Amino acid sequence: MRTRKIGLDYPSNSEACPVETTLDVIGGKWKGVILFHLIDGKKRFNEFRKLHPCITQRMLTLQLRELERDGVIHREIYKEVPPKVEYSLTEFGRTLEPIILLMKDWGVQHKNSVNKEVRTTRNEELK
Amino acid sequence: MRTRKIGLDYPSNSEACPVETTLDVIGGKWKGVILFHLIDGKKRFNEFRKLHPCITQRMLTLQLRELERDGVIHREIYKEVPPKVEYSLTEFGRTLEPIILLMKDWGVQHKNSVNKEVRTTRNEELK
DNA sequence: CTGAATCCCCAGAGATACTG
DNA sequence: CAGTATCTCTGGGGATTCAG
Repeated sequence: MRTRKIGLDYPSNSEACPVETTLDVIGGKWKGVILFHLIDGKKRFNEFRKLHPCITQRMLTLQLRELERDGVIHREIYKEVPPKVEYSLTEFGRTLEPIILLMKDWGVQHKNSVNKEVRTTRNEELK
Repeated sequence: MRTRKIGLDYPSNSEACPVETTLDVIGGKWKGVILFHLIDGKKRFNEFRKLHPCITQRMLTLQLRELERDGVIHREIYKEVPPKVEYSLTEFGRTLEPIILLMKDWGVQHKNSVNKEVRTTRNEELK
């Protein structure tokens, strides 16, 4: 999503769309989920894995790195054996909390309205 | 994003994460942008293209179809020549407005804090 | 004008194995 | 424990052409 911007010079790209700016930060495949879990407090690497077994190690690492790079989360490394790393929201990251929480609320309320299955029906109803 | 769910039976997948449900609906590459523009009122196909020249015809069509399939937007076809199609938010779609507007606000406020360029610095600062 | 249909490529993502 | 390092491969997405 970010690479799309490289080399392009459309004048009113993200200028016309602040929404895009936001989605650049939280729109990654698992970023919303990660941020959501961080609202409760700091989490360790394997805690995320337990919370979402379907996220692969690789993807979890990548998404965490991008969030860190964007200044949204902080990565605290404890020089212990065995190693221990804790992720937490930064001040900047906290500004995203309202959005994440609103997304959570919407998800809870409309979970049943959203059809999760593959849509087989393609009703093109003309009128 | 949606296909990921097919065939998987992780117990606490989107159950643990309502955020994921929401992102399934608005997390598509251009969906946030599209929804944002629809808040002002109905839009025609080419209006979107003018608003965001960087979206290809193909992607615009695909994203619109998915949003329609999710019941978020309505596609009104006028049987005229030349053809005319108008997209608008459904009742259901309007429930997403607060989220989109919040994302817009955040984008406006933090546009400058978000580094749009490619990050070349990879400072892994241990402590 | 509003798409649908193809072709095609490569980056995103999975699987697996290895490491400090 | 918390990651890298490769390898692989799919499907997301661009470019182009056709259609009602």
